[in-house]
Parts: sequence; structure tokens; C-alpha cells
Amino acid sequence: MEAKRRRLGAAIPDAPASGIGSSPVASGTGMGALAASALEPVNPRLPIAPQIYERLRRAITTLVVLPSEALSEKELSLQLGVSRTPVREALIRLADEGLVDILPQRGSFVAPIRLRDVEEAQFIRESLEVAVACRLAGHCSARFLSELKLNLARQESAVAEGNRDLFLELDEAFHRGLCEEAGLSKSWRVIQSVKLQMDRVRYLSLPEPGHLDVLLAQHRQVAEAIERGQAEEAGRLMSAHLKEVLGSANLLRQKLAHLIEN
Amino acid sequence: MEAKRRRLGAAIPDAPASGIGSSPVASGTGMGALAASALEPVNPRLPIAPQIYERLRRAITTLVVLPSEALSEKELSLQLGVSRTPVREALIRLADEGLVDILPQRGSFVAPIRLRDVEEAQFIRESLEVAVACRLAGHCSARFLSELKLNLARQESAVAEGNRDLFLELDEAFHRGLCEEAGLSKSWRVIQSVKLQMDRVRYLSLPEPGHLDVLLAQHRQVAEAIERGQAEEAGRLMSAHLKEVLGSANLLRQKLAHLIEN
DNA sequence: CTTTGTACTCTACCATGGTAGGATGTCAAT
DNA sequence: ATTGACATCCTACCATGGTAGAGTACAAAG
Repeated sequence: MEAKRRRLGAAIPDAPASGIGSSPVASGTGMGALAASALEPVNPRLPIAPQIYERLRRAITTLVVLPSEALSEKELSLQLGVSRTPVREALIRLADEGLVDILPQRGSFVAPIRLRDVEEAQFIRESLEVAVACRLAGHCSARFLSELKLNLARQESAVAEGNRDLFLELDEAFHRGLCEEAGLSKSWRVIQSVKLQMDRVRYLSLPEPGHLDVLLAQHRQVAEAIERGQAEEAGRLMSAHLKEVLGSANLLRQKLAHLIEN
Repeated sequence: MEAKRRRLGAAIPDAPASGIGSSPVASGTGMGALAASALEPVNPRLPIAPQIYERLRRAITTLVVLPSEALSEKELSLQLGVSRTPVREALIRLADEGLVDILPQRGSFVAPIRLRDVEEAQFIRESLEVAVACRLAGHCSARFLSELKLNLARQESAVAEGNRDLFLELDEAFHRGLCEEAGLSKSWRVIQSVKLQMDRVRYLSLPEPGHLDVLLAQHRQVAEAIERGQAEEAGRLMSAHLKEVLGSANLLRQKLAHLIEN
């Protein structure tokens, strides 16, 4: 009766947090079982399926689990100490987002990095964010503009410190903020969903020195164009910025051919 | 043992097809039980969850079930003769798309028509399709252009016959075709997903005479701009076209306030 | 050596029972 | 009449067992 255990397990603190996020690309053992990299346990007091989804999504986008690796319902449920149902629901959602391929009666597998899908994700994101920037230009509250400047200042600090993870976090907040100020929260959800495809590639691209400065400068330019109400210019700048983000994708085509399809 | 029944049920023909699609807006009884409008049974030889999803999606977008109506896992599973699991999976997906609100431990309900969501769906669709039209301009195969012309000719027939359903079908094929010729099938999936919000409103808007002619003319204009390779013009025309599609939304705000939130 | 048949193993998929928690109606106390 | 506690009902959520079907390994036949 696992149900019993859940009741008793109420006293579990919250999360040991074993720092999955900072693990580098798994050394090229290939096809390694997921068993070793044990996902952190779930909190039984909160809805389980979303937690599983979150852990798996993170493990896939940070390449803790590699493309074509099997994600069996049963194995995962054993590792996480939950039943197969929430695992299954998480896998279905990941499949919807193209991170997992479910083959009925065969198994579920981490989807390969399909460059075509990555490029299309880029297209979708760019189309939406350009439109957001255009719509926002000249229609921001003063309060939002000051928030934006605070965010940019913090980006500058992060770059100065060389704190890449913090910068990426602020970068995400910057883009999300634009959507939300425009009253377009669903759009951000769509962007986030397709961005997953790009995140895996981005995680592979080694941090080039000076790259963060370029991104920060572009953020500033976009923000200024929006503040000045130059809609078309804001869109143009956003487009250029988003193209920059994925600039290193072609490099990967040769280096990691074994992870990539197409 | 329902599992036994499934094996025996192998001989079920395919689908009685009780013509859900053509049923008008349910007369204003309000809160009517779903029981009466029995969804057509599923085919047990095919994956069940997607079938349930499809039936429910159709029932919601055609207003066979009205906003705020309860969609209980148990009741639906009884009506459809399946277990609660595939019903649940279908409801989760519908909730992802904003057609259903799931309140944990309370129930699942058809989501109200939130005008804000409809407008944002319109924004997302327009952003993407404008970008598709721009990208496609001057980059179509001759084969595709002839297909496009065939589609337009069939649209003309449909308008001439006054066959609105056929026109809407060809309309969808037109837009989908543009995405696929551009190699952007995922984009079409996104569009379809957000379009669901608009479909419900569209279903409410009474067919104005002459409206279909306008839409057809706009389709032709878009197609011609694409053929001539005029990217910006194609985008501009697509934008105007998509704005036209939802033109009657404001009319509804008063007439159907009880179905609408915001 | 190649091909075919077959038993076996593994999977996702579905059915079904149990649990916790929100909602509601009843009734007592104010 | 209003409010509070409490019992009951109903829900989504999760656990778990059964089933069909796709792979695979191996034996027998060509």
C-alpha cells in the first residue's frame, strides 16, 4: 500500500536538492542507465505529476539524459517512489512538447535533437516576440519601464561577475516581462514550450567570452526602442537579438552528430 | 471486468455517427446535463484517449456542452463505456489548451469564453501566420501554387453553393497548406491549438450574407502576393484577413454575456 | 547459410479500487 | 435570522493489476 506510505511521509522536509542543474554533459559513456543520476524525490504533499514533469524536463534540457535514452514508466516510477500514473502523465506532456517520443507498446525515449524542429522553434519564438515588442512599443507603464531598467542593471552585474546562470535567469525574466506587460501571458507559455527545443542546443554551446556582453547590449537596445515607442525598430532589434541567441547551432552539427537527427 | 468486454467488442462496426457536428446551440435551458447529448462511442481497437479528446474538443467548440458545465471523469467514462484513465488524459490535454478548467478535488468544467484569451489567441495566430506568409512569398514550388489555385477554385464553388461548412473546411486547408509548404508543421499545430479558443466564438457568430465572399477575396489576394514574391504585402494582407475572421466578436459581448467572462 | 515460425519478454495502455480534501447541507448556538 | 461546527458526499488524484502488441532470440525447415 503505497497510499499508506504517503500519509506517513508527511514529515519529509522539502527537497534535498542535489544540484542537478550544474552537472556537465555526461561523459561519453553513451546509453548510460538513468539509474545512477537519481532524480531528486518528489514532495508527496504537492501534486505529483507536475513535479515529475519538471524534473524530467530539466533532466532532458540539461542533457542529464541523452537523446534516444529509454524513459520507462516503470523504471521511473520505481526510482521516484511513485506509481506509474503520474509518470505517464508527465511523459505524455513531454511528448506533446517534442522532448519525448512515445512509441505505443514499445517504450518512451528522449527525442533526438532534430535541427528542423529547433529551427522551427526559433521561427515561432521570433515571430511572437517580434510582434510583442511591436505591440509594446510606446505602451508601457512607467512602473514597468523602471522594472525593466532594474533588470538590465542586474544583467550588467551578472555579466561583470561572469555569472552565466544568473544572466540566463535574468534574460528569461526580461523576455517574460515583455510578454506580461503586454498582457500576453499565454504567448509566453507558447514561447516557453517551443523554447525547450532550443534550450538543449543552447546548453551544448560553450560559453564564448564576450557573448553575454553582446546579448546585454541588444537587450538595452530593444528596451530603448520600446521606451521611445519605435515599434518597427523594436521588432527589428528583437529579431536580430533572437537570431544571435542560437548563432552557434551550426557549429554543433558536426561535433555532436550522434545526438542529432537531420 | 471491462477488459473482457473490450476483447468481445472487437466486432463493433466503426461508429454510428449521430451527427453531433450539425446540432445548433442548445436551447437556453442552461446547465443541462450532458447525458442527453450522448457522445458517439469510441472504437476500442484504436487508442482511446485521443478519441475521447477529439470528441470532447468538438463538443466544446461547437457548444454542445456549454461553458461552466461539469465534465466529470466518472460520468464521461460511464457514458463512453471506457474507464476513467483515458477520460482523464483527454481532460488534461483540454485543460492545457484552455478549453477546460480542472479544479483539483472539485471537478472539471468547460472553461468560460474569456474574451481576453480569445484576443490573445488571435494575436498569436496572426503573428505566426503573417510570418509564414512573409517567409513563403516567392519561395513556393509550382506544384504547390497549382494546388493552392485548386483549393481557391473549390472555395469559390462552396461559396456559390452557399455551403458554409465546406468553405470552412477549405479555409482551414488553405491556411494549413501555407504552413506546410513553408516546412512549418509545428507552427500549424500551435495555431490550431490556440485557434480552438476562437472557434467557439466563431461558431456563435451568425453567418452574415456576403461574408464568405470577402474571405475568399482575401484568400486570393494573399495567394497572389505570395506568388508574386511580395513578402511584406503578403503579410499585410494576411493580417487584414485574420482580423476580418473575428470581426463579429464584439457583437457577442452583449448578446451572450452569460457565456463570457471579461 | 538463409528463412520462417514461435515462445518469451518487454512495453504502453487501460481498468479499477483507495485516499485526501473541497463543497454542501444540517443543526445547534448565538 | 445568522453563524459556526460537523457529517456527508463528491471530486480529482494516485496506486496497482491485467491485456494486447511490438520486438527478439532461437530453433526448425528450406
